[in-house]
Amino acid sequence: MARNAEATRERILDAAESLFAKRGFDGVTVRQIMGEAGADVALAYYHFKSKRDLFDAVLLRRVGTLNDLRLAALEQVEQRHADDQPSVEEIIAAFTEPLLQILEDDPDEWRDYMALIAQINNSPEWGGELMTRYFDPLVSRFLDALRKALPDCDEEDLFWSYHFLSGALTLTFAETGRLDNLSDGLCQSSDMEAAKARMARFIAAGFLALCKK
Amino acid sequence: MARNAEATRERILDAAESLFAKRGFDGVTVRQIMGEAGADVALAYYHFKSKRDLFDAVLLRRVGTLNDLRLAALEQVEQRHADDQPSVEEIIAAFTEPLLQILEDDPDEWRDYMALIAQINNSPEWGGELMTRYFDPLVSRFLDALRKALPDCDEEDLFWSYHFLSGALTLTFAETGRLDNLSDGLCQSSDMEAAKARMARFIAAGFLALCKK
DNA sequence: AATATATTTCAACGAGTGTTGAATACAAAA
DNA sequence: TTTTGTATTCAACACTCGTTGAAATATATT
Repeated sequence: MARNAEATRERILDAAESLFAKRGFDGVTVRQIMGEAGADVALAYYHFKSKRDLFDAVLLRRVGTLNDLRLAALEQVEQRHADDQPSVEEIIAAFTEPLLQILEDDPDEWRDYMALIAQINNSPEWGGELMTRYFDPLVSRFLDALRKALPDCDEEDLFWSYHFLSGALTLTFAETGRLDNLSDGLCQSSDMEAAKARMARFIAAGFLALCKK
Repeated sequence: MARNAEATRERILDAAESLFAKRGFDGVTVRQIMGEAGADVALAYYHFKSKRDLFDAVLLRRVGTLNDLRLAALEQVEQRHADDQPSVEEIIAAFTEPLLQILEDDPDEWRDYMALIAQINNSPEWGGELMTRYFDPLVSRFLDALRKALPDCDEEDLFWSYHFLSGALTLTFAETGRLDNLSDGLCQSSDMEAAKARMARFIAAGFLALCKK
């Protein structure tokens, strides 16, 4: 078995991730992907079996890493508060900061993937199904933690609060440059350090305003 | 001049809006649009001059209405507080609730357009440019109002807070059904009354947590 | 070295893409 | 009623799409 087959698969996935992130599933051609990957078109169908399956493979490749990081962060928070209750902000931070951190530490590796997730989350075609499939168990785990931190919280308030969190977080991943334009250069959409310094505080305050009894 | 030309234009715009909202610019064919509009393909190029220009026309058709509604809401808040300072929550509500309200009142007319905006806002390809072009003046006007309500607020905190607001609001417009899945039917992504009852409170608390000195 | 298997290349398939020019139907102006 | 200019239809253009079968090459096994 040719051992650089794995390397080829990765090159295809890299190229596909980059292009899908920039132009979406339908905005990209298999030929463009394979052009950027430096491989023959037919190889896309040999390693993955269709354009759609390649798209799914792009999503699957990194989702485990993200979920593991966030779960570890949550468990660390819970361990640190074995006796008392962790604050809402700490729980939110465990949900958001691993992603912002990995994006800050290794943007070249993660930027495209995050931008792709942002687009999917806001797509009527895929948002409901794909986000549910890939992130639901983790999200439910966090909602459980939040329920403990917010006793007597109304369930609908909790779900809508999560929805607002999800929107704020994914737009941050999209890195559209909108913030650069709006602030005339003062802020950068790509400045994950700035996002990290603010997001958990902002979102936690929202949760408390809606869910605190 | 055949006077139903205007009606044809509108039918094309309606069909284009609906399909672009569901599958994005590249996921839709001019032939599909004209099929749903019940008109010949060539008419798309007669009334609009390219697929891209049709897309822009779809966006332009309704943006004025939205901006007018929101500006009127803000002016009403400011008029109501001619002497004292309006609260942050009232300003945020003037930004968000006209859109949620129109979506609640006339979903068939507005749902697709809002979903389209949601996708554009999170698209690296178009988010930066198009959102800036269509919404910047209005957003700047709201940021001015918020600066008055939040004296000594750090500028970067203000822009990032707006960014989080924008993400939460547009994901709500996307109506992906994600919330339905996550909550096992308890909440509906399409329930704008529920969103309206919560969003301003949630977001205002976030602004205060970041920007209040 | 010979065989078997996994990977890569090449060339093409039918269908569909955005777009256009010329011909036709139509309403208003003369 | 004829003319005029707008609105609509029809048929096609050159090109690109996702996908595939068969041939060629590289690697692993015997």
